[in-house]
Amino acid sequence: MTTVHRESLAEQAAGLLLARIRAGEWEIGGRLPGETTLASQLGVGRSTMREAIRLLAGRDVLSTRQGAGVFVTATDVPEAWGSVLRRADIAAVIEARTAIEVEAAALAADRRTSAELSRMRDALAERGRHRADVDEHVATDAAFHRSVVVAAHSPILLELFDGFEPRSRQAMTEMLRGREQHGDDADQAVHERIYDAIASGDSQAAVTLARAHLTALRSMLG
Amino acid sequence: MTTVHRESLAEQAAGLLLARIRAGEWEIGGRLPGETTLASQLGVGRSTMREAIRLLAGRDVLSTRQGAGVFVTATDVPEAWGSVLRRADIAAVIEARTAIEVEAAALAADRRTSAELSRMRDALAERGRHRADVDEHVATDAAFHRSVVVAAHSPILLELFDGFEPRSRQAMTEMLRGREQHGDDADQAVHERIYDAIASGDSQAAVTLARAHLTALRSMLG
DNA sequence: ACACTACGACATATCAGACAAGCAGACAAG
DNA sequence: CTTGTCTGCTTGTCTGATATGTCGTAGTGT
Repeated sequence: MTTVHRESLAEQAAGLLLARIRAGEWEIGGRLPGETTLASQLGVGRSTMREAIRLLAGRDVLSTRQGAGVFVTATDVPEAWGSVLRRADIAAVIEARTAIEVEAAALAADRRTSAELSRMRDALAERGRHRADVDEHVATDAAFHRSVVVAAHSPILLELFDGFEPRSRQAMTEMLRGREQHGDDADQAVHERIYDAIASGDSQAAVTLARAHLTALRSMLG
Repeated sequence: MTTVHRESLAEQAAGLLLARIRAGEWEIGGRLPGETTLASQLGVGRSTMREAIRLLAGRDVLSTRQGAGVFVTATDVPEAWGSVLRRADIAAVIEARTAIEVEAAALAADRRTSAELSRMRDALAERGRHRADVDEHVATDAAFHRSVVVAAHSPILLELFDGFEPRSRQAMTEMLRGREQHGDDADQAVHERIYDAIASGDSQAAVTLARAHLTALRSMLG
C-alpha cells in the first residue's frame, strides 16, 4: 500500500460484494442473501453491511425492497455517455442530434408557451449578433437549438440533447476554424424559418426545416 | 405511475440533500454540517442520515473522512439511464422512442443491406405469427422495431433504443393486458407498410409512417 | 376442485444509544 | 517559531429494539 488512506469497513464490504456480483455469483434480478447473512459472512455489523449496500445502491448496482430482500439490478455501471461519445464518429452524433431535434421541433410547435417563444426569439437574435467569433457563434447557435428542445417539454429529449452538446460543439468549432467564412445570412435565415414554423404551430414545416438543416450540417461535418 | 414504490426515508433524505447541493448551498470541496445536525434538520435518525450520505457517496457526490466531516466532491451527477427512465412518464419515453425510430427509419431506407432487409422480413413474419400471447406479441414487436434500428447503421441510435426498450416493453405489456384484443390485422399492416417503404428506399414515406405509428402508440399508452 | 383469506416466518426500515477512532485547533513548553 | 499534548467534535461501528412490508402456505368457503 502506497497510500495511507484507510478504507472504511463499509467500503471494503461494498468492494468485496461488487466483486462477487461481477463474478456472476448472482443473476441480474437475482436475490442476495439477507443483510444479516451477508454481514456475518463478511464479518461486519448489520448497519455497516447496510451502508455497503447503500454504496452500491447509489451506483444502481443493487436495489432493496422492504420485506423482500436485496436484488442485483446491474453487474456494472453503464458507461458514461461522455466516453461513448468521445469515441463515436461525429457523423453518428449528428445523426442522433437530428433524431432528437427534429422530434423536439415538432413537439415544440405544439407545446411552446409564449415565454418559451420569446426566449427562442432572444436566442435567435443573439445568434444573429455573434457571427464573427467562432466560439461565440457556436455557443449562441447551441443556445438557440437548446431553447427549441426546452420548448418541447420533454425531459428525456432535453437530457439527451445536453449529453450530445459538448461533443457536437467541439466538432463544430473545429470545422469552423478551418473555414474563412461562417454564419452567413442564409444560415441565419434557415434558423429564422425554423423559429417561424414553431411560432405558428406548424409542426410539419418545423420537422422538414429542422431535418434539412441538420442533414446539411452532417454533410459539412462528416 | 402504476407501481408506486414508496421512497424510503433514506432516499428522500438523499434527494433533499442533493437538491440543496445542486442549489449551490455548499461549494465543491466544502464541508457539510455534521451527520447529527443534518439528521435533526431533516427529522430522521442518524443511521438513516448516514445511509442517505452513502447513497450520494456511491454516486461520487459526497465523501466522508472520519473525524473531519462530510464533503462535496461534485455537483454534477450523470444520472444513470435506468433510474431516469424508471421515474419517467411513459409518454415521455415514447416521445424519445419516436425521435429515435423515425430517424432510424429514414436512415434504414437509405442504408439497409439485403441481409438486414431479410432479417427485418423475418422479424415481421414472426411478429405476425405471435399475436395471441401478450408477452410474445410485445417481444416480437420489439424485435422488428429493433431490426429497423440496426439497419440504420447508427450505433448511438441503437444504444439509445436498447436503453429505452425495457421501460417501453413494460408499459406495452401492461397496456395490452388490460385489453381484450390486440395485434389486429390493421396493426400488422402498418408494420408491413413501414417495411415496404424501407425496402424500396423511400425514406420520406418511412418517416411519415413511423411517426404516425408511434404517435398512435403514444396516445394509447398515455 | 378452485379461489380467496388469514397468518406467520422472514426481510428490510428506522431509531436510539454506546463506544472506538480520527481530525483539527488551542495552547503551553522548548 | 517549532513541537508536543490536550481536548472537543466528527465519523465509524456495533448492538438491540420496534415498525413495516413481502410472500409462501395452511385453512376456509363456495
